[in-house]
Amino acid sequence: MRQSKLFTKTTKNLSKDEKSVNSRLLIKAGFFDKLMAGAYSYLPLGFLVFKKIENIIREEMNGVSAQEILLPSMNPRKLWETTNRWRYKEIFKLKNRKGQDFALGWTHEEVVTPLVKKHVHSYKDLPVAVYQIQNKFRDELRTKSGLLRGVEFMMKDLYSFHKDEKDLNKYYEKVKKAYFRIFKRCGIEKETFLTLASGGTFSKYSHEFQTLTFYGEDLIYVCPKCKIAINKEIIEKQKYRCPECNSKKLEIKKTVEVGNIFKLKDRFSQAFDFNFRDKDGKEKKVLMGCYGIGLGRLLGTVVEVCHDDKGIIWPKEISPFPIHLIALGETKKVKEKAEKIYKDLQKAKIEALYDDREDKSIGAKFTDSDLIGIPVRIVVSEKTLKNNSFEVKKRNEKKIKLMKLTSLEKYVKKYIK
RNA sequence: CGGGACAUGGUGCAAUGGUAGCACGAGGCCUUUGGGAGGCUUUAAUCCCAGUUCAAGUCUGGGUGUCCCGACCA
Repeated sequence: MRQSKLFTKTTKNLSKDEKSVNSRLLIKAGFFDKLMAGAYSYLPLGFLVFKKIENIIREEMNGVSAQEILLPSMNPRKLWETTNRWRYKEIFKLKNRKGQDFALGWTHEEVVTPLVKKHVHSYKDLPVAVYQIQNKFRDELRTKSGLLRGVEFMMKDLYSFHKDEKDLNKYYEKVKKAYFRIFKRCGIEKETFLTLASGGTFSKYSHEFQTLTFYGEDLIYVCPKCKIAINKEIIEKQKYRCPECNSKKLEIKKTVEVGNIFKLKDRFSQAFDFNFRDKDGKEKKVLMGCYGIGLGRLLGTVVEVCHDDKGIIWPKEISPFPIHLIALGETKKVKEKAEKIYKDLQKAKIEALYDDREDKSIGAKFTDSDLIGIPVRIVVSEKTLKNNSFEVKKRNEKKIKLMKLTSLEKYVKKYIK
């Protein structure tokens, strides 16, 4: 992608109302635009990052044998009355011209449970796991912290269906591991804790994935000895002690919740009367689990964790581009060489962000590059070409390396791996 | 849903009830090119609706919007 053709630009001017780190950096660098409180437009750079995250999640979900589907955002009122959730205030509600009521999908148990019921009759049909990546709508009383809490956000929601508790538990553990792989690939593994939480109305316990950030909005209690984290609700019931070792020496940390997994058990199969015929010929209730990740929130959280005073520092696997190629100076020689490198990379199926802008000063190009945060910067200039070289700098390192032009493609390919 | 703050060009600020001004940005032309360059020039604003007043950006009432704290959530 030629930066000169990128229709979005970085900006120095940011509204003082934009307070969170993630929205400040993402808007300044041109990844997102705010439409209204809690709703952001994905711009080309932001959408590229989103698609990388989406793909990681898709791969990991497919890896636990979940099948991807896509459900309507508009749901008929009746389904939500079946589960006694039509009364929920955070559901956006619509009416059509005939006066019929609809809910905008806030979560999708109401749609997915009767759907799967149509196809599952016997223990032989179980287990089933389906997921979707789709917009969710929530009438939040308080949107906040940029991408971390909006009224409309992309969510991956996975629903699993099982013949007994043992199978549900087994699958739950499998998804837990897949979640850790997702957060690892998104570069926030070290900061992300599995946290014991209350399951609310669904079950006694659920698990949250909480990511430590200085700017976080939740609090968790971590036992340094057992490496167990407990959320605020549970810790009160636990009388501020570790559930494993009973220690009172718990560390309080600020976090953002990037994922949540629940054992729904028969909460929804009861409501929809979803039974199956077991091996012994008896009719039994299907047991369910549900597992969510907010993609926009995850993206925002990565920025909260991975940045410095100059801008974003994208983890390799979700960077909008693997390489930021910068042509410094307008001499013919530099231009030609940079063009050639850009085209060679394209031929090798490596899409770099190429700063070919002719009207920007050196300082402006470097400042933009740091702000945008692509992990590797390659500079070609009069100076480097004297040595038949290019310059490499990693976004999270200070040192600058000069390398021979002939080794460029090899370097890039090795780096991308 | 409880509490608080704010609202003037794109952004940040100013204007005693009396001519809406400054800086930055953005656009154009010229010069410049190893860490947000310089000159000339152009551009653009009082959130909405009432009220008070000879006169409202400023005062009063109501709305709307945005942000922050709490509660709740991906």
